[in-house]
Amino acid sequence: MTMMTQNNQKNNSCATEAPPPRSQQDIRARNQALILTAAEEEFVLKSYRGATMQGIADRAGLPKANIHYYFKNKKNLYRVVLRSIIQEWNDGLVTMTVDSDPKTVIEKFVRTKLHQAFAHPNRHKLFAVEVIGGAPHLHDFMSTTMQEWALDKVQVMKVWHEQGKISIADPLQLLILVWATTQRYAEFETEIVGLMGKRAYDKEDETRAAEFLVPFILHGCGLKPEYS
Amino acid sequence: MTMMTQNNQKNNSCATEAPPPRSQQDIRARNQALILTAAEEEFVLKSYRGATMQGIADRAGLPKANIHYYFKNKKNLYRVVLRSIIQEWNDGLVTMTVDSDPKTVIEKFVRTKLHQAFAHPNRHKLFAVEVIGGAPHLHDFMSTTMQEWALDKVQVMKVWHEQGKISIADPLQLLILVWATTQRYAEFETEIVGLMGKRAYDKEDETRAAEFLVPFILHGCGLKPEYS
DNA sequence: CAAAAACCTGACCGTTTGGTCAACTATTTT
DNA sequence: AAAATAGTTGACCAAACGGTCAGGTTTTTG
Repeated sequence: MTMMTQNNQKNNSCATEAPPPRSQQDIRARNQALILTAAEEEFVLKSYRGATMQGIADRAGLPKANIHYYFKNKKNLYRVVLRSIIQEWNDGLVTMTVDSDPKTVIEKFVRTKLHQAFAHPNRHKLFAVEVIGGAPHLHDFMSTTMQEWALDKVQVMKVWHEQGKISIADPLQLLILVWATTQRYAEFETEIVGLMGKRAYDKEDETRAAEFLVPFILHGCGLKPEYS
Repeated sequence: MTMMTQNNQKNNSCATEAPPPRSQQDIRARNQALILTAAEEEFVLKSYRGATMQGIADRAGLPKANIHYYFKNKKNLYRVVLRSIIQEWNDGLVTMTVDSDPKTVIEKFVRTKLHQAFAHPNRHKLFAVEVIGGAPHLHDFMSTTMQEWALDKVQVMKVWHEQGKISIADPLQLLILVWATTQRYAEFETEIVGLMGKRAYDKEDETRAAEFLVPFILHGCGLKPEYS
């Protein structure tokens, strides 16, 4: 593959090795990714103050001073990790207007959130720990972006209820329930996996959860799910 | 043990002040309670390693060395706090046999868990943080007491399903849902209160949650709740 | 009213931690 | 190829932390 990354052609005939980096930009991207993944794990497992820069460095396979070279300090590194979580949260947004079909929208919302939970459990765990601890680093996000989105959706669902489309009179409670039931599979992975008698989720567990949750929630909203 | 606290009657005529302690046993009980409450807050807010003995001491209004006098060290103090959580968990047990009435039992289970969540949010938060972090201090409890209880209840509900009493084929998922939806109000207190536009729950919030959750869950189980 | 037991606490200590820095190597630019 | 820029890292430091302890006061006991 020629035309790949614009790599400088050194007279050195030796071919580029597989995983190690080539240009400086590659190095930067690779190391930042390594560090962010390592930080995510460490922060989840030990929480903010329990996580150590040395621990993150060890997970990333880099010397500690290198972490400080890419991310100024611990607090900043934590902020960057949180940003990636908010990014994923925004990706899960569902367009929901008074003209949407409630069944379609709610089902898609549940499935999307559930898929994210199984795809990135660590991020959900970190978000949960942050909120439980009072959300000191997420206060802005929670009281602006998230609140606006939630209250807007609550309004839409209230109209649905007035139109007799759903049987939920207090949609905020529904929103809380959907978040709770979907994210639970990520946050309480340890407990649930243990109750299932496994060491980790297998591929069908997301499907099983969806097959249970989607009809249960639609039913609770007064929307008859289809029985195949 | 003599009946009641054997308080010495000093000739000092001055009456005992209201909050301050009288006998040594009172002192011990009061200080231990102060410390445990303070520790609960600190551990929730900062997680295990983030919590400091000095911080706990400040919250309790006692010098740091005094904390070590009553509870040997940090790990031991944490263990004692966790024990109170397990105690409360056991109090929430519901008798559930194949002969029980599903609607009555499930409704009572939901209401009990919900009440505990609103009554002791900090304990639920601490439990959640512990599980999210891999439950390093709760492994025994989770893989014995809790698992036995859960699997027993799952078996009962499976029979209910075979008898056509409930429409839930996979009761473990239902158990997860009930835990998730009830405990959520404690764990995500910060977020939910914010979305409601308040600073703290008021007394009707538990009722509102119950009025939403109980019919929703009963409905999802195929059990028609009564409409008054 | 002593002696004993329980309670209290400021001062101290060894360890761990986040963060810095100077010296070094590798890459990119001119 | 030399200058400039970017990446690397061991060694080091001040601050914070969990934990100890001696010496004190207060309460209980005999």
